[in-house]
Amino acid sequence: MADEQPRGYLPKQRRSERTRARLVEAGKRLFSEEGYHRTSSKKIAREAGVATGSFYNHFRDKKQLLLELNRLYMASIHARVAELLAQADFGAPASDGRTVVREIIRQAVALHNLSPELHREISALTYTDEEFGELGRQEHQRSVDLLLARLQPHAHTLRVRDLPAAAKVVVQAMEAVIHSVRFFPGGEDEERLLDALGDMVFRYLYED
Amino acid sequence: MADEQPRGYLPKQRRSERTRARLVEAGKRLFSEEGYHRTSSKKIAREAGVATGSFYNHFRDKKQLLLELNRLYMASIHARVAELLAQADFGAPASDGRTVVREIIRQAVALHNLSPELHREISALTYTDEEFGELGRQEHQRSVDLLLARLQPHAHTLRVRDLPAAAKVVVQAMEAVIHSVRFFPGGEDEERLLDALGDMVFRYLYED
Amino acid sequence: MADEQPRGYLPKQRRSERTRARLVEAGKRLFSEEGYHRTSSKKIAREAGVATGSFYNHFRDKKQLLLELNRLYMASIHARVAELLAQADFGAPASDGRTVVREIIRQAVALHNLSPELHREISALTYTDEEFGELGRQEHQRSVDLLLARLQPHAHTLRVRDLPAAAKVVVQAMEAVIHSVRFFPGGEDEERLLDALGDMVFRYLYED
Amino acid sequence: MADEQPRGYLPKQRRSERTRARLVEAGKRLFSEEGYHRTSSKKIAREAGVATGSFYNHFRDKKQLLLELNRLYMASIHARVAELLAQADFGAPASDGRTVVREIIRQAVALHNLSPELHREISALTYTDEEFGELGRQEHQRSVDLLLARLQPHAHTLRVRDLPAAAKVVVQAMEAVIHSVRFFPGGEDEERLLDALGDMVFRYLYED
DNA sequence: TATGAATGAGCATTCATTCAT
DNA sequence: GATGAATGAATGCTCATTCAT
Repeated sequence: MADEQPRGYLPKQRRSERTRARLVEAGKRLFSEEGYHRTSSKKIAREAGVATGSFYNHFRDKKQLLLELNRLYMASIHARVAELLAQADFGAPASDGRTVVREIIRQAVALHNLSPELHREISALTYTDEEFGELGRQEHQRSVDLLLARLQPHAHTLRVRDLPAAAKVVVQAMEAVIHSVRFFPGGEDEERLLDALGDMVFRYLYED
Repeated sequence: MADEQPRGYLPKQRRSERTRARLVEAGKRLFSEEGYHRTSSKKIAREAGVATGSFYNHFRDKKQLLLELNRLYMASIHARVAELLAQADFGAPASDGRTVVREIIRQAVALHNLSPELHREISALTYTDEEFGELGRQEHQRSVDLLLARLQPHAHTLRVRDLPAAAKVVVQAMEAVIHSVRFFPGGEDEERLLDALGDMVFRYLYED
Repeated sequence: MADEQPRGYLPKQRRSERTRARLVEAGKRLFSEEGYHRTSSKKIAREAGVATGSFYNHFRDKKQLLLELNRLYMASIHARVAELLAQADFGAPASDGRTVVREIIRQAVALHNLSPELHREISALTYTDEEFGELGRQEHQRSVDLLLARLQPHAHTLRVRDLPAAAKVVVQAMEAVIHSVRFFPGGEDEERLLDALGDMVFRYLYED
Repeated sequence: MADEQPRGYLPKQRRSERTRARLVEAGKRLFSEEGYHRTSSKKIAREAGVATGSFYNHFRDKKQLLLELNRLYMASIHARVAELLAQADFGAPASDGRTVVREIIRQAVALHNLSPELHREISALTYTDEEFGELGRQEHQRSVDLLLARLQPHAHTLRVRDLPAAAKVVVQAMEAVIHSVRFFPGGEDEERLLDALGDMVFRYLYED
């Protein structure tokens, strides 16, 4: 109530940002732990320590918050994917191709540890929600494009003819296997599956 | 249809079966068109032309109906998968391996046309619902086992060392690519993607 | 289906009675264990191993079954109450009055063990249901009348002037204390409460 | 009522309180008139003139509202019971003991007029609901303790040996008789029953 | 922007009862 | 009498969203 203190200053500006950040944080926690459909906006607000109404000051609805989370999540993923591919040397002699592929897989697995539970929820919505579906496709395409851009220059040393299709298939195979390793662990040994994946991709791309 | 049995017997049975069948049919339609979460048991009953309560005479809840649908769906899928793999000749000369692989893929694509929208909903629940998750894993494992059983006898002509892991990875890659071709069509040409998939799997399994 | 056996005989006649008996038995069990409001007629039929519809062949509704149970329960109670009071000698010298009273209380406690949980449910309905309320009043009055009839001949040796009112008050006090001892055990020692009750009643009825 | 505080502050508070008060009022009316089991939260909300959801903003469920009502009801009862016993002089000469007892009974009867129908519903739940059962026991114990505390100092002038047991039995007898007089009126004359009760209690506690 | 009570349509589910066989 | 599927109104409760302050 007293405004005479200097502290009255910053808050006025920052308060909004802080509220938003808290909502994002709370949403991430709840969506991950309870799932999208079992999390209400009221719960999120409570978890964030703000009023219910504040939620709607910052997000049109529950879905917008998850889209925001997805955006943040994907931003960090893609930064690392790009970096990852930048380092890979697809033009190295075939004998090194295997190493490159294995390294990419290893890193891709690491990426999925950022927020696996949230990823799981978003994956589900990819199937049932038009908007998330479209987003998923775009993101997938981005990965494919990145890979393609890196493979392209070495097209002549690679074994595949239809490079765009190959890139897509490779990305899909990788995503699928990594997904299963992440979410349904404990079947075949993780190591063995990733080895098999590496072999498959390597043999597909490179002469033997 | 047979009327030779004492009356008052069959009809009772029949009416119940008919109600159940109608509910199953209505559920399939609504889950496919509106999605699981947007379909209420009341709607299903109305669509089936029966009373709300009748729904609960036949299914404990909404989820049980979807599990039933999944069961029916999967039964038909697996019958065809088994048949499909039974016909494939994995011991044929390598030159024919490509044909075998392409044929399997072609048929697998056909399978996904049985009820793609329903499949989509079930896939989503695989991520968020414990029970569907477990079910999905089992079904996946069944496909893997079927493939493995077919590959096993020809282990020496195949190129892979860890056959179980290979089978799993191959099934996952196939499912992923076919999925994408089904649900998000129109990117690369479908034909090109399936060709790429075929190449990848073929080169992985067979000597070149 | 085969009618040639002698067994076709009895059942025809007895089946109805047996169904009814089973329903009564199942109702008793469920009302006692789950409570009246949480027990549905469907459950009772299932527990009895008969069809839902059979319930309504024998009882107009759920309430009628409980009334029937109450009737059976009360019949057995009252038979014993009458017997009990018949044995008591209220004309004995005052020094023996105490013994008489204690004996009555002891027996009354025993009565409540017939089916305490069912009794509990019926007691509750006594408050909320018009019909059970009226029934409860009648039953209470019967106890009062029985006691009164036994006290009456010895009115001159008793200390009370308004014998009908005294009988009612005594019955009520006894019921209340016994009730509490039955349903909410473990406060004061049961023995001590019943002693106190005995003292109170004795001093009230007899000269000291 | 005071308007000197910043606006936008109090009203929010006030409106909520008013809604809650209305729900409490409506609940009291409906539980009393229709009974607990025949009253739905929807009905209560409608009667209170608020939305269904508002009910659940204020009470977890129907039962919590009745517990709240019970709390309010009991608070007023116990305040008066305490006051009542405080005034009684149990150490007065025996000749006055009768007057004291009669006065207590007279007042206790008055207490039951606060909301007899609600009391009736709560009494019923005391038998069938664990939580209300426990509550009832506590409240009963409080009455017993109050009486005991008042009797204790005069233990030597009283006739009973086991004072705690006596207090409990006396409270139970009083509650039972008053109950019957309240809820099932019209048997013996009310006056005669209360006289009898008074005699019984007096003779039990005091030398003659 | 923040607040949080209010809203009311909607949902899953139950249940007493009916009725055709 | 017996059967058990069918009925549909009713219940307890949730939730996305609004809005007055």
